[in-house]
Formats: sequence, C-alpha cells, structure tokens
Amino acid sequence: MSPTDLAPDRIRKGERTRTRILDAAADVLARRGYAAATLTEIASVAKMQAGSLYYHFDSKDAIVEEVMAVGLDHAREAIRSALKAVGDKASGHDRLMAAVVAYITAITLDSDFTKANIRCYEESPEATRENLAVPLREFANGWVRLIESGQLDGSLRSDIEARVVARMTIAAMNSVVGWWRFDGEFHIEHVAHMFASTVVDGLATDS
Amino acid sequence: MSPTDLAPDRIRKGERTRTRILDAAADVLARRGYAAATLTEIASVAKMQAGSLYYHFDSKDAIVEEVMAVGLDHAREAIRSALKAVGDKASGHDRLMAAVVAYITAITLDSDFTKANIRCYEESPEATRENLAVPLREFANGWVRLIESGQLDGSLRSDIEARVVARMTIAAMNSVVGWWRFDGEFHIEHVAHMFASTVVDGLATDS
DNA sequence: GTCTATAATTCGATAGAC
DNA sequence: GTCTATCGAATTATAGAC
Repeated sequence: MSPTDLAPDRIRKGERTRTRILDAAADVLARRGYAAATLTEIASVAKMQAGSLYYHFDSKDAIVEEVMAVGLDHAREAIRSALKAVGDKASGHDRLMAAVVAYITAITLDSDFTKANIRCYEESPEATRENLAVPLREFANGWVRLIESGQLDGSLRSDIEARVVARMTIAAMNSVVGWWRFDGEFHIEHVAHMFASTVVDGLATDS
Repeated sequence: MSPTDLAPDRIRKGERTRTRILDAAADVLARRGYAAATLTEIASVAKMQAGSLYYHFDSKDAIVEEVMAVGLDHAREAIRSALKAVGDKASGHDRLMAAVVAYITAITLDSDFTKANIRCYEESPEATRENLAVPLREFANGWVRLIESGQLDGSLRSDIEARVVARMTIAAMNSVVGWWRFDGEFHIEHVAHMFASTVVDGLATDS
C-alpha cells in the first residue's frame, strides 16, 4: 500500500502538525526577528514543547528557511495574480502600479510568512540567504523587467537604471511592514495607492 | 587642580580608548547587526579583551546605544549642512532633493556609525529604541516638514500625506546601505541623484 | 509523536591579580 | 586600565521514557 492510498485525514495528521509549527514560527519570526525568536516561544505558540519540534524539523534554521520561502512564494503569487488581472496589454506604467498595490497589500494583510521573510532576511545566517537566493533573484528580476518594459513602451522614464530603481522600490515597499498597523491611522489601500502614485508619478507638481 | 587643567594628551588618554571601542563597535554592528555582534569581536577589533570593555562601558547595550546615537547625529548634521548650503530661499522641491542626496551620501560614504544605526535599529532592544526616540522623532519630523513646506510653496504635490511619504522615503534611502558597495557597479552620487529624481519627480514620463 | 531532562555552546557580565 | 578566569543565564539540540 503506497502512502497515497491512505485516507486523507490519516495521511495529513503529521503534515498538519508541521503546518501548525510553521504558522507559529511565522508569527514569532515576524514579531521578534531571527535572533530573538526562540524555539521555546515558537513551540509555545504551537502548543508544544521545544524538544518536540525536532521530530518535524532538523534545526531552527530549517524552520526559518521554510517560513521565509513560503512568504516569498505568497508575495510572488499575489503579484502574478494582480498582473494577470490587469492584463498583458496594459502599459508598463499601469502594470507597475498594479504590482506595487498588490505587493503592499500582500505583505501587510496576508499571513505572517511574508512579514517574517522581510523582517528576518538580513539577520538570517548566510547559509539561509544562499538557499533563498534563486527565488529571491527571480523576485527582484520581475520588478526590473516590469520597469524595463515600461521604459520600452514609453510609459516610464528611460534615464534611470531599472535595476537601481527596482531595488529601492522593493525596499521602500518592504518598509511599510515596519510601521503600518491594522488598527492605525491609515487604510492600507490608501497607503498602497499613495505609495504607487508617489514612486511612479513622483512628488513634484509639474516637470 | 581641576580636570580641565590637565595636559590635553593626558586628559584624552582614557577618552581615546573609549573612542577606539566605539569605532570598533560601529564596525562590527554595521557588518553583523545587533544580535550577532559579540563583545568578543568588538574587543578584538579594538585590540583588547572582552572583559576590558567594562571598564569603559556598563553593558553591551550602552555601547550599542552610543554608537547609534552618534550615527544619527552624523546623518542629521550632514542634512543640516546641505540645507544650509542650498539656502532658505530654495523651493521645497529643491531642498528635498538636496536633503536626499546629502543623506544617502552620508549613510554610504561616512563612518560605520550611520550604517550601524540603520542596520541595528529594528533588532535592538526596546529600551535602546526608547532612549533614541526623541532624536529619531526629530529626524523624522524634519523630513515631514521638508515635504510639507514644499506642499505649501506649491513645488510638491498636496494630495499625499507628508507623514506617510516621509516614512517611505526614509526607508527607501536607508535601504541603499543594504546593497550599495563602494567598489560596485554604481557611483553613489549617481545612485543618490537617481533616487532623488525618482522619488521627487517620479518614474512616469508625463503627468 | 510528544514529553522531560539534560548535554553542549555561546555570550554577557563580574572578580581579582597585576 | 587591561588581563585572565569564571560565573550565570539563555538557547539550540539530543536522549530516552512513555
């Protein structure tokens, strides 16, 4: 009898605990950062003892790495979906606006996985960052291509380096996670649109 | 005989060691971040033993706090100086541009103190962040006022929240520290001007 | 699978010699 | 003022009972 023949709720029992741990880790990592997130607290949130985590994962870094990878996937999927909705025929300008709004919404309203990814990246061990290098480079390249295609169709300025502006745009968007609060002064849609409008259309009244 | 009567190089002996420790701490904190920066490494860079640090400072956090405070001071001074150079009569638009270029230049080319401040802020203990709250709020308010005065004189858009844009601008500028390298592909003056031109004048070709 | 107990490190901080 | 030696606490990871 192969594993796939098992009853669904039988085969998923172990998998569900794994998911519970990852959810707890994402929560703690998003709030504390990499170093300050202890296995004791993660286990506590997951309603377990710290030692029990090692039945499901090899190490703290293995947990962190999976949380960050999932967070990155969530964000990329949100962008993909928004770009699909706006369509291929939209201008680079409009596609960039849509991607910015989608990404900011994703990292603030979605799960803690995206927040954990943003919060812990710099602080995480070099080995962890290297293991995430490929999807992260694809993520960054996506923004570069988005800007470049806007430069090609004439809807975005061509006198700036797409790679440089992409990096700064990503960082500026990520920063929203650091200060925006769900019950705060601003609605996130307002922030996202204000941000997109600022980066894309600028602060100046006229040129 | 009061302390001020001592010969200059006599009175400064202890002070010089203190400075050497702070320089070493800024270096290590900028490279490793708060948690990963150990007193052993800081002492090693300062050519001392870890225990000796406690003759000059009460705790690791006392060192970190002073490094971050100095870094913030450096940055604010660079901005003040640039705004003075551009003059009071310049438009809000031009003053914002000047401040952006000055700040980005300061945090990339200046000492490690500004880098340490940026790198360690989120990761540092709550007590440390609270002790830096006043100068940090003044720093942030300076950017808000800069943008608001541009809105008042009509050189910057008035349909955005100055406080929100200020936060995002600060974060975007700080992000440059994370990826720009002295021997890399771009000159920092180029990056700084490209950044200022993007945030202030936008990415769009026309409005 | 989860628990308890504990090993093994690491690090901040202290004490005392010099 | 600096060094050596060491304490005490925290944390990752392991071992074995259940």
